[in-house]
Amino acid sequence: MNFESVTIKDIAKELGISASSVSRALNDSYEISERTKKLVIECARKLNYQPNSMARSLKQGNSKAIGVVVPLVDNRFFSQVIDGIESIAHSKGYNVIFTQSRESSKLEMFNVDHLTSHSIDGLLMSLSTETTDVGYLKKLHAKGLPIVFFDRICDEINTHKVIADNFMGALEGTTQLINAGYRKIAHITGSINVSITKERLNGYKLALERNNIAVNEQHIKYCLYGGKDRKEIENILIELLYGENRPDAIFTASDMITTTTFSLLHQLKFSIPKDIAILGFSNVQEADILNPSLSTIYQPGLEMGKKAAEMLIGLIETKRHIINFETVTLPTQVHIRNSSLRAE
Amino acid sequence: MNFESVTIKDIAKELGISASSVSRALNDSYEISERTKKLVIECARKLNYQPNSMARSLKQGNSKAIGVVVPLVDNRFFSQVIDGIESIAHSKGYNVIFTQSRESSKLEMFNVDHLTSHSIDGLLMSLSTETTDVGYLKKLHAKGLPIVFFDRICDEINTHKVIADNFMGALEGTTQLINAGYRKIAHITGSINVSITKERLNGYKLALERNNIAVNEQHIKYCLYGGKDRKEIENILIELLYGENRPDAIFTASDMITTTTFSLLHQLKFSIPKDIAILGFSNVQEADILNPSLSTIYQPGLEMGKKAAEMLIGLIETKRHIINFETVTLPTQVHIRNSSLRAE
DNA sequence: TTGAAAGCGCTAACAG
DNA sequence: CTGTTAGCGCTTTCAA
Repeated sequence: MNFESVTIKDIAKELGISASSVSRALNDSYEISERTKKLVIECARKLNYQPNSMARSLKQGNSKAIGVVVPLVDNRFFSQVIDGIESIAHSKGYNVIFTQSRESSKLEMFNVDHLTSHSIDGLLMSLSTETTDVGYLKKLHAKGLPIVFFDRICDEINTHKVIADNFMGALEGTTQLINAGYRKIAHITGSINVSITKERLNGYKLALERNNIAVNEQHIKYCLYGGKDRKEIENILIELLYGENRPDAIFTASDMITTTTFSLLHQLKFSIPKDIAILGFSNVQEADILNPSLSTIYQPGLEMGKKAAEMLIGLIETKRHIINFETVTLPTQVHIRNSSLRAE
Repeated sequence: MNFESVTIKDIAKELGISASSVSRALNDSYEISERTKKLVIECARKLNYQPNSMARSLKQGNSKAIGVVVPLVDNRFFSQVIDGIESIAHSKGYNVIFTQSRESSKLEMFNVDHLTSHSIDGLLMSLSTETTDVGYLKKLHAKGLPIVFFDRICDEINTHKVIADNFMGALEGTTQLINAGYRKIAHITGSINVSITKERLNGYKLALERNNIAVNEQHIKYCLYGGKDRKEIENILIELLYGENRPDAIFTASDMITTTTFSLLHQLKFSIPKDIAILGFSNVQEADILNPSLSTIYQPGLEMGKKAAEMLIGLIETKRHIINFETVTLPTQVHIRNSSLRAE
């Protein structure tokens, strides 16, 4: 704020005491008399004093701000995460500085650079689809920047992480499809770069194996753009549905892929679940009122954001060196609705 | 970042020159020789120098950060707005510091306080449902803090504002219901405190008047909690649908109210649009694949965020005093789908 | 073209 | 309990 502002000097002058006394009074130091403290606080209110947090930060070497990098905010899951982050950060007196990588690894790097040079006390990261090299993050982490990863994590950096139980969600979801009588279950998923892709793929495969269904690699389709590109999914669906060995169900691995696939099945005039069943990861709020209602695997976005923020602030405020980093896995919830019921 | 960091002093020492020369070189000042400039830039890269933006801000009196207060982020419309804000801010080198009021006027005030004391250069605001007194904002604005309001604006403060064309959207939407043959059109809306409530109500009323339909105040229902409370809407619906003079259509005034009403109509076993038609303001992505597909009035969230951020940064970077503040109105889009078609 | 020095607003070590 | 002083990292006069 470059507009007129009251400093501790003004208060000092007003009261005819030193600036340090004012500082002490305002910071509720023990080495100040009750009388002066009251006087100062009174005067501060009167002059409408606002502490300049940049000066304080500069002095103290911390900023009481945490940086966040998400792939995108216009997405129910990530906006829930951000909601959670904000609520914890706020309650602990931290600001949230917020950026989007838009699934670009270049933008991601730029954002991290920008954030760290703007003096954040710690970083909350969910990697972009594109990212394969986390060397720069590793360096920052080695230098001492507290980092907590959530959802889209990476193995190379040893720090706290929070994920949903992607493996279990995929296992349970796929198993439900099998229990409903489906045998030829296709899997449409994101880029193989991303941690969650592998976890979900493994759950899917195990469900098939447990039920003595051979994994058909033709039925596993990767979206390079993480489902952002509707055309890409449309091509995949056409390949699956008009090709040989047509699947009778689809297990989709992300919010965007799930709803886009659902919408495309409508567009292509397939009847769900008669012609093809669908069940997928999604936090869409309207699952119950879709046509038909959509079976989903729900990820606890709000809780993830809260947990990640708590862990990060924990790291920031711990003086001693942390050795035992933790990966917290939050349960996913499988909601069976009509889109994955037995046909007929 | 309280971990080891390189300062201009380190560079100065390394090169045997003064800190001011380093500063000049780094800032591409005209009063520096090409030779030293190169040397400094080279050395900065080598030492991996990161400028401390807090020190710079403290000195220069600006922070290159803008504060944002939204009612909530876990909402498609507001997350689109934030997406837009972030994209513009980012491209102009500003950080976005982000807070939620959670529809509480107390939290809103707290957030603004926190933001301004954290030295933001400007503020982007959408008021909470609860807010009636904007005196504190008025004071800040009078003191020189650039503020731009979006969506939920207020009349009392004379500054730039960005809104959707709520009046026109409501007028067109209601008219469509009338054209489809509905005559008894109820209106469920938010708190009357909020600017958009009035604008939408006016559009609704004009549509009725133009078609010689008397406005029935019994058919206009206000949600005090802006639709956050499902029970509140349920009570309203029961009153409307099981009372006298049952409406044949509902025009809903916000995202949350629209989808919740839709979902409750399902739950109450009403057939849409046979028993009751519905059309409302909503940015829900799944409108096409709902059961039945949902007629919506769409607000350009992304554009609103971009425009608001542009205007704010304009205000921040303009030296001269602004007198002519502008209210930008962005068009809404009415999408007619099955939920508001003629019954049978 | 460069360096010395002051100062942004605040905190904290030191001295009284 | 209080004041003096130094300094966080940076920019910017002022002098040279």
